[in-house]
Order: sequence, then C-alpha cells, then structure tokens
Amino acid sequence: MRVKRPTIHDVARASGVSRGTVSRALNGDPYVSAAALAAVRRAVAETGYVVNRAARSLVTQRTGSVVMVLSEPQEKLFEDPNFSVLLRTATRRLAERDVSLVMMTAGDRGDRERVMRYIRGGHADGILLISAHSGDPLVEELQGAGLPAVACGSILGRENLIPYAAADDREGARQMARYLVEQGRKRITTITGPMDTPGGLYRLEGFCDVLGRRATKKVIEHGDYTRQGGERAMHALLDRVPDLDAVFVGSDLMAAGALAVLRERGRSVPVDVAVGGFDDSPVASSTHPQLTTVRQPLERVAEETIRLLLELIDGAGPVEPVTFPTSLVIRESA
Amino acid sequence: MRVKRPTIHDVARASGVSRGTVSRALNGDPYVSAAALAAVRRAVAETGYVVNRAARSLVTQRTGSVVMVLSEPQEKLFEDPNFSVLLRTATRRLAERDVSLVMMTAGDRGDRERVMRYIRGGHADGILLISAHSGDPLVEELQGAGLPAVACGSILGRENLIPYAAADDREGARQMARYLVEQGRKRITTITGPMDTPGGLYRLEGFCDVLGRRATKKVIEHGDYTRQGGERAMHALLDRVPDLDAVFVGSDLMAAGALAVLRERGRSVPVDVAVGGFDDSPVASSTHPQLTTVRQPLERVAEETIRLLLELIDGAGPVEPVTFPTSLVIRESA
DNA sequence: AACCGATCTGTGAACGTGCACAGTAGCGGA
DNA sequence: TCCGCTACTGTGCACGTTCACAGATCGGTT
Repeated sequence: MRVKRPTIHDVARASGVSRGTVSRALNGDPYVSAAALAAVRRAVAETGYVVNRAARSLVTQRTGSVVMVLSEPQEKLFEDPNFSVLLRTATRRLAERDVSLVMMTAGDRGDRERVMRYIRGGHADGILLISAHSGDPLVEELQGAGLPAVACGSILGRENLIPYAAADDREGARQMARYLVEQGRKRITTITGPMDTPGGLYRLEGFCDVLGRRATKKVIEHGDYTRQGGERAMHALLDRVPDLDAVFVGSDLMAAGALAVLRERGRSVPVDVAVGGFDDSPVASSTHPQLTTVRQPLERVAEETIRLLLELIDGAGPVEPVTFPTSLVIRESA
Repeated sequence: MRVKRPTIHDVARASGVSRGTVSRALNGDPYVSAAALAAVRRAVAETGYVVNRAARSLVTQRTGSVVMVLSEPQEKLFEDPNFSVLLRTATRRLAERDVSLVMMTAGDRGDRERVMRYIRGGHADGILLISAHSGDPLVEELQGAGLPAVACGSILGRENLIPYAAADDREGARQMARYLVEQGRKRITTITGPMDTPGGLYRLEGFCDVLGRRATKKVIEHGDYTRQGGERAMHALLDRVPDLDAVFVGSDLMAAGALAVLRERGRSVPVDVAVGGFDDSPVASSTHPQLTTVRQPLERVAEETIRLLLELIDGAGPVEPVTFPTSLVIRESA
C-alpha cells in the first residue's frame, strides 16, 4: 500500500505552467521567468515533489551515483583511520551534489564479478577505489570499463593508470627520520607497513633516504598495520638490536603496540627509546606517553579524492594525481 | 565518448525472439520454452547485456537498493566491532539479490533532511538503521515515510516501532555477573556504556538482576565505549572503591583501557581484580592478560537484520524482532 | 511597416523496461 | 470437426523525465 508520489505533471498543473518549464526551473535553466520560477517553487513545496531519479537517469544516461569499491579484507580496513575520514567526507560531499554512494566489496572472485557487472551495467557514474593492492586484478578490469575512477591513496605500480590523492608518505618519513637523527639517536630502527602498500613502501624509502647506509636490513622489521603486528615486530627488533634507541613505526596503531612492548621489556620512552608514529590518528594522543607522529592531512586527501572524481565525471579530461605535504607533530614519545 | 550499451531489443534480435520473451527469460517466468531460454542466454553472453535498472525501476516502482543510515557520529561508529561485521554481511547478502547498498549519514539536521528527501523521493526500497539513539528525531520521520525499515540492535524506547535483530544484552550481562559471583568475588563493580544505548542500559540491568542490592550507585560508573572512556571510568572506580575485586566492563575496548589503568595502579589481574568484558571483539584476545568476555553472535545478528529487511521489502507483513543468546568466553582476566 | 534577436513557453518524442493482453500452436476429448 | 486447455510468444502501452524544436511575445532597429 505505497502512496502515489507526485510527478512533474502534478507540479506543472499546480503551478500553472508546462512540464518543460518545471523541468527547466528545477534544473537551473536561465530561460525561466521570475514569476514561473516562484510558482514552480511554491508548487514543489506544496506537493512535496521529489524528482524521480530512475526516469531522469533513463534519459540523461547518468545515474547520480558513485560506487565505492572496498578491495581489502574488511577487518583491516576498519583499523584504518583513513577510511573513516574518507567515508564521512565522501558521503557529505557527494550528498551535496545529490550523488549517492553505493558500497561494494571486492574481496573474492565472485565479489569482483559482481562489481564488474554492476559497473558494466552502467549503474554508476564513477568509481572510488579503496586500498587496492598492487596485484589486484580488479584495477585492470575497472580500467577496461572506461568509467571515471580515482583512488584514495596511490595504487602501487599503477600510479599512472588511476589518478589519486594521497599524502606525501616519503617526505613524511624523511621528516621523522631527520628529527630522530637531530635528537642525537644513534641506533634508529623502523617497523614498516606491508610492502605492497604505498604506506609500507614509501615510508621505508623516506626512512632510508635519511639514514643512508645505517638503514641495514637488521634494523627493519615489517608489520601489518595492526596493533598486534606492532607488538610482534617490536619484540623481534628488541631481540635483534637490544641497544636500539629509536624506532620509527609506520602507523600509530602499530606504534601503540610497540610502546606496550617497550614498557613490558623495561625500556623507558622517550629516555631509553624514542618512538615515532605515522598518521596522527586519534590513538596517538591516548597512548602513554603520547605519540610523536607524522600528521597526514586526511581531510584534505579525502576532499581532493572526491573532487578529482567529480571532475572526471563532469568530463574535465584527464586529471593529475595530487599529493599533500605532511607535518611533524611532536608530543612526548620522541 | 561513452559506449552504447546493448538493450533488451538487441538481445531479442540476437536470439531471434521477442522483447517480451527475453524479459520473461531474464526474470525467471516459467512460461518460456527451453529453446528460447537457451537462445536468450547465449545472446546475453554474446552481447554482454546487463539490464538497465533505471528503466526497470521506472516500471516496477522498485529501486533495487537499500539505504544504510548512519546516525552516530562516525568516529564512534568505527570503534564498534558490530559495524564492521554488519557492513560486510550487508554488502554480501544484498549483493546476492542484486540489491545495492547506499550509505548516508544523518549526523546533523541538514543530513537528516537529505535522508528524508531521498527516502520520500522513493530512491530506496528499504532502510537499515544503524545505532540510532533513543532521542533521535529521525526514527519518527522515517516511520512516517512508510518504507520498510529495520535496525541492527534495538532502538531504546522504540522497540515496537522498528523491528530489529540484536544480541540478548541483559542475559549476557547476567552470565558474566553470575560467573564473577561464582568465582567468589565480593566487591563487584561495573563500567557501563552510554545509558541511551541498549548496550548501556540492558547490560547494566542484567548486572543488577544478579547483584541485587549489592549493585549500589557507588559501584557503577558510566563510560562511552571508547578506550579512553574505559580508562577514565576505571580511575574513578578505583578512587571510590579502592578494594574492589572485580569489574564488569560493558565493552572490550573499554575493558582494554581498564586493564591498562589497573596495571598502572598496581593491581594484578586476575589475582587482585577480575575483569570481564563484552563483545568478544578482536581486541579481547590481544590484551594482557587476555579478556574473559561475553560473546555476541554478531554474524548471526547481522544476517538476521538483513533477512528481516528483505522479508519486509518482499511484503511479508509485520515481522517480529529477534534476539540471539550470548555465551561466556573464559580467558585469563577473570 | 517589416524584420530581428532575445527571452520565454509548450509539446512531442525518446530513454529501456515490465506487464497486461491478445494472440498462436498443439493436443486430447467429445 | 469442433472445442477447450495448456504452453508459449509477440505487441502496445505506461512509467516520469529531459531534450530538441517550434512557437509566442516584445522591444528595438532598419
């Protein structure tokens, strides 16, 4: 027993003008008299009219929706502070333009096929790619669909295929490494993210840029962005380099784990060991001691990601990837 | 320069039957000959045809999409393990039926208006309500729209308005409280969630059911489901009841914070103080000592939420709320 | 007086589907 | 032979919108 919705005809009748004029008034066509515009506005308010997207879609060949493709196993995704910010920004900015956000997962093969069917079916105007891995077959497939696509954070090895907005991971890592050196730390180690993610690779590269020959394999340990991963890696580093006096950790969450292990094993932070994080996520200011870290302008990255996508959809031709500078946030741990 | 997509006409031509037969074949109408069905299948594969949802929508008055309304400030949402599971389950199960999931936030007034416009515009077949508060005006407004709606977790004070699937918070809390009593604990305290959430209220009620007169105001402290909130509350409890020997914490994340504070203030867990959590979220097995907690069958809750919604959409008439039993998971902290 | 451009308005067609309806063919029974 | 029934197929219309086009009105210019 669904109520019948008012159509553009009802609005036309109520406002005493024709369908065409109502449509023009609603879509901001300049050739509408002030009187007609007012009448239409009143009639819309009166009838509670809302445009029928399906009908519009049918003729404009646009859907008014964008699909966010999550290609990471989701447990990890939700540990990622990036994602939370992005989701909020995306829903806001897209909603402002009356574009709706459709979520799809692309974990296994079946998922991917569904995504491709959806895309090929023309059900979306654009694609928002989240944390795709370098080897992800989805990237190529999406490329083939010819739909506007952007990524939030670069996709390792596909930087030229899909435009993106990202923080400058490499320079951010350099900032932290330089700071640790300036503080007189001599045995600086690092815990990285997974090496098939830009955050893993580029932050390590930045670290090596500054440490040079001191960045031996011995002082590098790989983590997986989780708190437990940070704990594991910290244990391994302490076993291998018992006299380390600094550790640059590739994410705040892992750094929180590292802090716990350091305390557990009797190191005092920052006196014995300096700890640097990355992200400036909420967890950074809730640890003891509070984390010195590298701030990523996540809001701006997210904003820019959406802006790029909308620009592509509007047909502005090819767009350039954008990276944003990071900044050092000095608290207590280093 | 978008490519022209094949329509049902193209498929009809390629398979040598009429539009109508193709439509029937695609929608599983039984009155289609085996030969026609095969021909249509082949033609679909050949042409790469995918149904145009807008056109279908226009005639069926169905949109094939469901909107997930996030009414909580999102920072909190992402601390909630519930949400992650729900999102994964929702995308999977809905995708199986070719229903797409649209995300909308409903934080402020503007957001809410947008949501209502979207709903009223008939852009969705159903609503999935996430962590709405008891005072949320959205609930009433949604109700007025007459669209199928379900909530994941009950909405305090509106249990009869909107059907839901949830874990049995009250009985879960009883299980934990009974266990602590059985272990011979004498000064049992509790840290609750916010009292305007079912998890906050019902878990406290369950606690009081078992503790009876011993559940005085003095042993109850309210938290906000965050780790820091748990720390704050634990400090407050220790100040007020220095000789407490057990604390039942309304979420694992808060319990993790409580554990840290207990260690910091020289209490040994579980010898001096037993700690019980709630959720059995991933964090529960990564604390030291590992958390004894109450397991919620989140997967089943999520599955059931989606099932209820689909049932409502299919017009199965009114549906009953469902609650699932919880179970005690005994680890090290109690 | 005739014409022109600018501004505004109304109308028919098209978008791609599902559904109701009107067929057609084949077959068994009266 | 005719009828009715079942199994299947084809066709016109409607869904609600936008867009192109064809007017209409009006002030100003030739």
